[in-house]
Amino acid sequence: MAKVKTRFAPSPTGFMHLGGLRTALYAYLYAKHNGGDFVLRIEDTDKERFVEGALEVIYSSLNESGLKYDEGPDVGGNYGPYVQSERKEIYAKYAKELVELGGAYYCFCSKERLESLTDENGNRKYDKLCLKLSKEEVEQKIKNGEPYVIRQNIPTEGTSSYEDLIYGTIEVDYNDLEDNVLIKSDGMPTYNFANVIDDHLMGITHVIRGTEYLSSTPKYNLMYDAFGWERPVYIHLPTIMKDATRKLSKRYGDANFDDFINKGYLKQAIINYVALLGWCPKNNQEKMTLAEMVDLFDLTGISKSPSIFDDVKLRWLNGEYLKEMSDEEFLEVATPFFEKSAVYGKYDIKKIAKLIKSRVEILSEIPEKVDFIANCATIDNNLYENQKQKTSIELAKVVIPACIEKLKDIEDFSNSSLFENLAVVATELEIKSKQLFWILRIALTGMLVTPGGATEIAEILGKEECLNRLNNALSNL
RNA sequence: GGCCUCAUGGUCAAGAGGUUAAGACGUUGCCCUCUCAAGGCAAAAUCAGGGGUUCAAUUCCCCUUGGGGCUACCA
Repeated sequence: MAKVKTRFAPSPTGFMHLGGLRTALYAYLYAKHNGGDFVLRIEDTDKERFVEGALEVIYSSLNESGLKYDEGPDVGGNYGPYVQSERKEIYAKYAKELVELGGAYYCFCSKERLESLTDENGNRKYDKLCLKLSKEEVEQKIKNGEPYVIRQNIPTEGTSSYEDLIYGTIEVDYNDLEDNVLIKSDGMPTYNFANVIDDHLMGITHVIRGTEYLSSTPKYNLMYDAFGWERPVYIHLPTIMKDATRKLSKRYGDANFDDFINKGYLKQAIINYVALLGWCPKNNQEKMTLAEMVDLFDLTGISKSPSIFDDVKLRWLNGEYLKEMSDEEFLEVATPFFEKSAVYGKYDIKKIAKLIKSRVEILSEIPEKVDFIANCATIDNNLYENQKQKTSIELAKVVIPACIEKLKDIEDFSNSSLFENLAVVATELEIKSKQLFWILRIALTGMLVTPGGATEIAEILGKEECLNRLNNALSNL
């Protein structure tokens, strides 16, 4: 059996959409699982849609995700060029050949005539008028410089069928298909033509793409057959939805790889989550590295129905990746977000990072979670009043001075030292340590809930700041 | 409208004629605990509807309903 070869063929739209990323991932996984090659091809035949810098976005997203391609515009290969706009002559040659084979024909119809073909329901189907033109007439018109397109010549009757590895047998009547444009009047091919030529020329054995092509694949098969080429194996993938009725949109930037990275999602979490949307490994494992995915990937685990993108679960997964990181690793990925926070440059980020590692799911939550450390607002004394903790303002009036006295004498301001020493104070006051810590924490932060306990925060604040805050809290009582 | 296609809890999903219908996220409760997280335990919650086939249907077939896609000189 020939070596498996798959491809990812995005258009340079300027974004790496997560739906596209998943298609790329599956194509990569399938190739690698089977010891094959994965190629990147840029489909930029629509120059109106071209976006500056879009190529770099594709390259960097793929590289960051770890989807290394064996052939592509920036890495080379034996079947280039890998950018469709650079393959114009190739398409022209094969289009001409297809015309000779009877699989396509020149069409000179004007836009106006095409529009006049629209029926009362707003539907339109080309009537093959130009197919009647003789070879001489066609040559004359071309010589006269009349603009033309090349259309695919689809049989008017009969049924075509093919096997999709996910969806099974797909049957479509030729009558339901149209004589689509293969070569546009500007000489560029449409997707309908370019994908067939390129997939064949580049030796793609398995075509993996979205279900939007499920019902147009018979048209492509017609061309493979006309050229006498072997048809590739088809694997169509269900759509990723934003909700029950809308698919994850390319617009509004709500589903782009870069946006998620900027929001503080980890690339491995994104890849992992996206892999799970529409695929379930045999062993039901949810958290996987790319290498594990390659190992576990199999087509039978791919579902046929569209799945809804659930960012709540993505957040959870991201949190899992965060929690399993070492303190050093976490600090590294978290630092850019600490730089945006009020504690940056004032307090020991290393200690704070340790405290919040298990309390953030995405990195962008960091500033809002830690800013309180630097900004101690005036304390609402009612916070001392807590029935469940059995604390009150009256109690605060005795606890805070006692803490101040004790803290003055403590040299080792580490969490454990503080905890032990202050527990003794609680005993002396004949209250539960729980009560003391509640009051202390409020006095130190002015917040009802904080990530971290009183002594952990005290350690970060340091002796001087602690005493300042406690004195302020006391005079505020 | 025509054609293609899909349908298990709120979400992702396992299942592939006989199961107490997994698991995960989320939700709720309890435990742990210097608050909150994390962690541990537990609970609630699903086979869209209707016909068949069969001793037996979530599972096979048909219809309905609902969703998605295609129907461009976009991919």
